[in-house]
Amino acid sequence: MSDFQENSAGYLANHMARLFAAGLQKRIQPLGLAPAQFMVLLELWVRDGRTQADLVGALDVEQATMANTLNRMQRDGLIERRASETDKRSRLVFLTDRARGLEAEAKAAARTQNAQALAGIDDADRVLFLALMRRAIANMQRG
Amino acid sequence: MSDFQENSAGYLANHMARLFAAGLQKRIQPLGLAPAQFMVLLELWVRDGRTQADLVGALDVEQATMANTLNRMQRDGLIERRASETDKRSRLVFLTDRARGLEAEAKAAARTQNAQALAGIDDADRVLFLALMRRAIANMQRG
DNA sequence: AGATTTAACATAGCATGCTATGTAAATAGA
DNA sequence: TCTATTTACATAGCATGCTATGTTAAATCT
Repeated sequence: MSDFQENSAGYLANHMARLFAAGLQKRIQPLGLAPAQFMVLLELWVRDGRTQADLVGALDVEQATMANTLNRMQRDGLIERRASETDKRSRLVFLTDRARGLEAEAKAAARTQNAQALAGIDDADRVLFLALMRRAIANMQRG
Repeated sequence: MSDFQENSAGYLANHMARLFAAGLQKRIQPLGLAPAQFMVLLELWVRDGRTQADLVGALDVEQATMANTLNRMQRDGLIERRASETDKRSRLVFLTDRARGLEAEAKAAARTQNAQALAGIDDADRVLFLALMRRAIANMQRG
């Protein structure tokens, strides 16, 4: 381990995110879900019938990334797309029954993964940890 | 933003890591470097003439990932591979002069990116932030 | 020594992210 | 109204990560 690796926030963030993704992937794979699909479902479980552009804004990924993820979700029977009546450029995204039925189990899997990652960290430090991540995100989103 | 997004360590970690990667990418692109290449260089700047397996262990990525990254680095003139005399299966990885010359500038770019991400966070919280990330990494590496 | 297992690396195929670019529809401006 | 711009989405191409699998050389085990 070089000094940079031990002490660089960016390096640690990358490593941590890869481990989160790998852990979540193992937990939700039995449900037929992939991590990026789960992130989109988190939004659609709140409210569906939304445009791609709306989902792009909610998840802060590029439009092309979202388009590809939605294509895979459609292929896997998680969503349907129906033409918008008010704007012929848009196709609204709706959950399938299958996707609706996965909400509780998938969220439980994600909570378990978070619990594993945060094991041995007390509540005050957990709150601070999340706040620090939100602060770093805000800092980098600005410029 | 769903509750899960605001309050899930995994979600925030993913978002933060993407922003780090994007920011670093912009800063080191003028040097002809990509983020994953920079991570490998951090190891090689410490010591080169190493095996692929050694680098895999140092960076905690899969062997196939490292093989592909090294291929791109070779293509881009950052490394050379020479057959090992002691083990005919291995090809030792050496830095090119070009890669050696990039160390100071690339590390400065990474430090600038880290500084942007951590702006407004005091020293004590920075230390804690890194410690918490290392703890989460250790928790997830175990299983 | 000869057979078996392990280790090092390559390759194929896929997911998720990005930038760049194209197309069609909606909107704004003259 | 007619043109110019903007918006919504699709697509191509690439980087970085993964799993699965193949090949060859080294090491191990009777």
